[in-house]
Amino acid sequence: MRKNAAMQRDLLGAAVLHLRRGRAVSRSSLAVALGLAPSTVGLYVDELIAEGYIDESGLEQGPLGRPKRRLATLPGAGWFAGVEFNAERVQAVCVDFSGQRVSARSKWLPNDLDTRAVLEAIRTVVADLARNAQGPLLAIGSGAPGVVDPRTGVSAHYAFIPDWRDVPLAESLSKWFGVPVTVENNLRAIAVAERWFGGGRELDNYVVLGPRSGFGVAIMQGGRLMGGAHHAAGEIGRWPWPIGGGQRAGEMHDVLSAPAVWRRLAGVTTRARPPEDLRRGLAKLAGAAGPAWDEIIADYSRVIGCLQLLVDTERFFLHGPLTALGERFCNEVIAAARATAPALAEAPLQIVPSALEDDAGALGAASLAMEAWAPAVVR
Amino acid sequence: MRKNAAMQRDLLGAAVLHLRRGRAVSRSSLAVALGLAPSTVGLYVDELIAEGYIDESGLEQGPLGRPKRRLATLPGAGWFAGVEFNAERVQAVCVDFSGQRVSARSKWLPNDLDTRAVLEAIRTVVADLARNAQGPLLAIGSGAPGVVDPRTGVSAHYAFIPDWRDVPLAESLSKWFGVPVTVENNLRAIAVAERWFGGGRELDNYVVLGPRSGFGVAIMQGGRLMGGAHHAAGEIGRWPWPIGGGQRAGEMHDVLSAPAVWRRLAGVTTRARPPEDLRRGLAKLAGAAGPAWDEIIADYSRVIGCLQLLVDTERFFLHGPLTALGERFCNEVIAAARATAPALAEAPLQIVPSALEDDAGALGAASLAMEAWAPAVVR
DNA sequence: GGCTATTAGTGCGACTTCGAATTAAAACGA
DNA sequence: TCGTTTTAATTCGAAGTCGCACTAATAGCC
Repeated sequence: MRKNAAMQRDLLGAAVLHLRRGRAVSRSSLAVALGLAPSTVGLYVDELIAEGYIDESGLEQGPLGRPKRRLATLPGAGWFAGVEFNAERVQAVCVDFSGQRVSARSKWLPNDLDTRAVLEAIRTVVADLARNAQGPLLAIGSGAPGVVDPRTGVSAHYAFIPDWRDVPLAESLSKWFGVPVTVENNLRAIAVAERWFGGGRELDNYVVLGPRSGFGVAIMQGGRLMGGAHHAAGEIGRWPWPIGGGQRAGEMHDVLSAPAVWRRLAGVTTRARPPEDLRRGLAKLAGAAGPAWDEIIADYSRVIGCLQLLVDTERFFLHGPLTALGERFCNEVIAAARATAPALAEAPLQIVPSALEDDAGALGAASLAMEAWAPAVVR
Repeated sequence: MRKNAAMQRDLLGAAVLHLRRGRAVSRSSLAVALGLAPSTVGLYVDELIAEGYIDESGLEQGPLGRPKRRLATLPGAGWFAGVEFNAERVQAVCVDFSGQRVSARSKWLPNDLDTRAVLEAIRTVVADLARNAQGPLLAIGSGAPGVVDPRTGVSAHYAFIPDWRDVPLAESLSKWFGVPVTVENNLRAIAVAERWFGGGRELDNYVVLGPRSGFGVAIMQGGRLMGGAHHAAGEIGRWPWPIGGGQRAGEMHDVLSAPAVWRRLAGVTTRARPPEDLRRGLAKLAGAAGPAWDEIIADYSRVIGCLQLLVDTERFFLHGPLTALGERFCNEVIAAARATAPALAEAPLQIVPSALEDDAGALGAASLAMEAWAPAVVR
């Protein structure tokens, strides 16, 4: 295996990514983005055009000088699949070569789950997408709950599927579909979706807050996902709670997960079962002010304060059912955090509900596939 | 400025770093470490030898085959200065070209401090080191308290020096000594020292705990320092305390900073002044078991638990006066954290007192200078 | 309309780096 | 002692990238 060929592949892949993200629109801006000489970029672009991945689509006049010859990725050159699953359902999206989400599929899982059934569901959902997709499937990305090793593509453990242990997700998918497969933790996949499809497009530092049945965060730091030494970073739902002072009451997600927040707002006991559609249930309770609301704001503000002081991020994206509580919730948390932690009073602090939908995880998985893909070098 | 020349410079610098760290010992292992062809590395090595930065120092026989021709950095080829300061004193070390700490200087600062006095002290201390150093000064690294922008070399603010505001530390030092200057936050400099001189030599993920008059942490994640969006990451001393549940009592460093721990162990009020030599004061109290000790362990274990669940690191290095409490303290914190947070029970968790001395910050600053330096390309 | 300023893209010689073959230097065993 | 094996380092032609000069394409101005 020649090292040079690998380098060229990477550069071709990076060129496509820049064009797809709009970070570069012409040969000259590509040269800047890639850090290559314009003449060299010319050769690369010729190759990409010859291979049918991109084309020239008119001119773009700047304020002065010769206009740029606009380059664009060809939507029909192929597509990327993004899959994500939990114990309830499999979701998948098809993203075309130009980075547009073109279709989606989802499949509810039966109650008596096992590993085989989940894998089979993933397989059929992706195969389903393939039926309507344009061009060849180029790569697959997959989000998975729990601890995932992106290097090996193995999903270590997931409590809600009994025999889910060290599942070689990448290997299986790769064998079935004959394309490279990227695997990442669900929430970290969502963080990547923010970069490609959400509000993180211009940010290098942000944090995704994922309060669902548990409570995890995904940290994007300097443009890289923070995975930790054992791919287990961000599991703050397991924080002992409360943290200082008194006796231990439990874990943080007992108090701040989405079902817990619903219970506190609804004023019901810990045993009460939250509604099927948690998002709608929370939306109904969103307006109601009261001590429960205030306490939740206070608790959230403390967690946000801790996170911000530790990781110093630019923006928090709130995901999951709690987005139903709206911007009011986010703004009150900001205000409370500022009031509680003097250190945060002056510094900028942003918390916003994510603009992404329910399929953020699948979108992120597809984004990971896009990022990993690179054309074969021919010559 | 030719881009190629910059790339070659970087590669020459990287080659020297690998040799200095012992990551490579010969042309062939350098080729692996740098990801270059052996033939190319040969050319680079020839250049470094011709410039007098490295030389061949005998052979090194492997189990089989032709022996490696051992390469070594020449100690006399130049030296790096590392400076660090706080409101009390300036510390500086001289590190020779082979990465050995060869001498140190420190200077106590007067009580009526101002920015000019601190800068002057830094200047004289470095000039002092230069007197006994071998070869030319190649680069300076500086640690500074508070928020520091490594890109611009500006130190934003330090509460204990009245007029310390946006001090262009790198610019001043660079003008005085005519060499490139790297600036970083004190505690993050210590984290770099762990990589070069401490227990972090083989680790890519670790966290430095710095409980002193405040309480900060420095996070090394994937071999990179985590600075945050505004170079303010790690300020956990400002965490509201306690975090969940009851009313707010203050900030975390009111309870867990080094002086606070001494007061709690000594059983004195918050007003009591800790001894001048806090390390010795703590050492005296280290053996005494009691409720205060247990509570401190419990509080520390909660903080460690939170940090570990969030950042998932390989090892915590304890720095500062609390190292006087010894391994017993660290081990009890580990045990308590495991007991408090079920999620940590199985996973590996290491907390060790740093093996580095009082001058860790200066050593780290010198390490940053080493990492930033690269030889001029001649040809 | 032609001239200038400005930016985009290409052609081509020079320089780097690569890769494969070759030489070098050791241990080992017949 | 002399092949054989193994690993290290160098040689040298091939390939790739760069830098610079040049051409191309536009706007604005006289």
